[in-house]
Amino acid sequence: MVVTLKEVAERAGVSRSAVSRTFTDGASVSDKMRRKVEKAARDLGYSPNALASSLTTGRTKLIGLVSNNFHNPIFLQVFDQFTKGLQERDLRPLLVNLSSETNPEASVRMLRQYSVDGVVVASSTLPPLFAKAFREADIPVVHSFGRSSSAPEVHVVGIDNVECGRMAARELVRRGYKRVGFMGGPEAATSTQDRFTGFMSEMAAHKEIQTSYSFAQAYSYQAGRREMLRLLKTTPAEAYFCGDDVLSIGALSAIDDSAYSCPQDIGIIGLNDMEMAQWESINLTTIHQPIREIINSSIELMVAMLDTPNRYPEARIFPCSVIERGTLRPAP
Amino acid sequence: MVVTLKEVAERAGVSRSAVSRTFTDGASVSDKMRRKVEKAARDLGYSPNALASSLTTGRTKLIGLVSNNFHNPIFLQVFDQFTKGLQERDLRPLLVNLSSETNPEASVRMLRQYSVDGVVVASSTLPPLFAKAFREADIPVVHSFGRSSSAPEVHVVGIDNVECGRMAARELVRRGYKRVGFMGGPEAATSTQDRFTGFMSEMAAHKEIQTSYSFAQAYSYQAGRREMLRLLKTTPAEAYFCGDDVLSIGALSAIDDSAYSCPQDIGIIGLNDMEMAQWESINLTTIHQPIREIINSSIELMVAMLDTPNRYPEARIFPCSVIERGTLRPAP
DNA sequence: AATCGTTTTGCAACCGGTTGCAAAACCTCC
DNA sequence: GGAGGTTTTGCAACCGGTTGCAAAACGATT
Repeated sequence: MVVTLKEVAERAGVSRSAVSRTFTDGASVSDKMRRKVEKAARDLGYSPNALASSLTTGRTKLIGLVSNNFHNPIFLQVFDQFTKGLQERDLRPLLVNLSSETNPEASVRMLRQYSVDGVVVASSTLPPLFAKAFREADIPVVHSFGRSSSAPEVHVVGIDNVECGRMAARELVRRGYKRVGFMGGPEAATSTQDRFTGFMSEMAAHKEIQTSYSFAQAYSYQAGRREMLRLLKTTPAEAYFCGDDVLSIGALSAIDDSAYSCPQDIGIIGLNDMEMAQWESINLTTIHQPIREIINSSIELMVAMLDTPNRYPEARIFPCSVIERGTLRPAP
Repeated sequence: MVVTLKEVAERAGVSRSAVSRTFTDGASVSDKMRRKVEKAARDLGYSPNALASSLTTGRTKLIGLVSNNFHNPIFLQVFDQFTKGLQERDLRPLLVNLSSETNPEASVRMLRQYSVDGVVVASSTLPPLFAKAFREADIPVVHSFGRSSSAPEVHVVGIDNVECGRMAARELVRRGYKRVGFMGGPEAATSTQDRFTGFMSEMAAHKEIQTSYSFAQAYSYQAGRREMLRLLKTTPAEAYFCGDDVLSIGALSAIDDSAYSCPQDIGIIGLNDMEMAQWESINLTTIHQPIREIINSSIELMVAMLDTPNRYPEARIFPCSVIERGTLRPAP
């Protein structure tokens, strides 16, 4: 059925090593030999078994791509770019869906069984614990969109969520809002916590501004809508920093359905700058997260780690910026 | 570094076969032996190498998940469900991004090199040719969201796009529209072609209704918006069947920006019933595609094929239905 | 033609498992 | 305690490759 090295060797009348060598670059083979082998391989339709070779080389070129964000539209772009980028570098993404997992144990075991060369954890909500579990199993790991830290235990590529919280707060202050609110994603997510910390720390410097906060159940449209509907039952703030864009869009829909309107009565600023944020009907003012750069950098880091597994862990933090659209009133 | 069978065997003072058997279910091992081995394995932190074993068993439990739809939000749900479903059955998805590929050659070779047990092609736009290429390489394949056919050459799970086209046409007729339009996705996509065929064939029975058609460049918001803006420059139809929901949403945004309004002046019916279609601010009338069922069925079929590789190809077609929301005017 | 250095080749062991087969161990029954 | 049947175990070969090493082939030089 499937053609093996041995058969090619027999047909070409050479040793198995010779065949192996023609398919390993950097190996010593004469031109004559190479031609003979390639001919036989072509005739038989041979292509080497990557897994068998991984046994001796210790390299599978498989990269575990681990995530639990299968509901946030930005992750489609994330998967698109990761898969493309890995493929371009001759690496294969083994996708792991962690949506329902609460401990890393099983995934670590599974990815070890498949001898992945490395793991990319792509999630802004998973605790650092997950990435660490891979490191402890001696699997090179980079945590994309992970919690930044000045003393990271694993490689982290992402943004400074605390700073983003501050940035949002500064933007609301600058626009002259007097009552502002933080409407976070799920409280357990590290990104929520950090954005919250940043937002509140900046607001602490503005005692004259009344600041409130609450958390939605998830980073989702419905959760954002529900939470905003709840807030609208009493006197809402004049502007909210929402945990992310999809949450913001949910909140906007709630405002649309109410007696209030955006940005006249209530302002919204989101975070991510996902594609939909620029849809004309949404037109969301938001903080841009440089997703493309984060992913490229993650891949580069991964590739580097394959050569130098014990690289000293580093945090690569990319700056964010406010994208002004139509959901905040102009500065006075 | 990584613990092997041999080390466990030595520590337990038994043969390598014994260790292998304790980790293979259905193999003959005494309780005493099993306990001894499991203890040693636990002490050493052993877990078997799935790839090494695949060499002899011929099973990798890897499933190629091939797609080129990394821009349509419904595919996030598709990936979510496929990965979950495969994982639950102890299969591992190897993700392949075909966005920029035009021929199946390279992917087939790659997936063969990794000895995948099967391939799921998840795409409504790839030509049947792609799925066939895998079959010809003797890899079990199911084409999810593929073009249905009464004489399929590979397993296909999806909807009857021709019938969907008819269904949309009937719906517009029923509502009493006198000038209707088909605004398709990219003309090369099989789903576009079939929906077009169905739509036009139904309209052919209604000569009194004026029917026009055009195609957008992609299944995307921007493409839909651009195409609708173009249509609005001359006299638009009273209602359009748009290639899919994301296209519809783009079209809606164009209408919003124009002097017309939806559903008063122009009606829209989409296809897919993606999550956003029910967002309050969108509220799109659309044809529901039973994605969940299609994926579950695809996975079941895949699993069945792993046991019976030469199953006779079948097409599993799921019925669709119109979901009435707010973008078509009521029937007179 | 012999010598020497370099390149190419094949042998054989190995990577981490599985499995058919025969021997060993265990049970049951008389 | 021994015969006969069943279960468990280990041996050794194998899966499809890679690779260190030494022998073979080659090429240049004298």
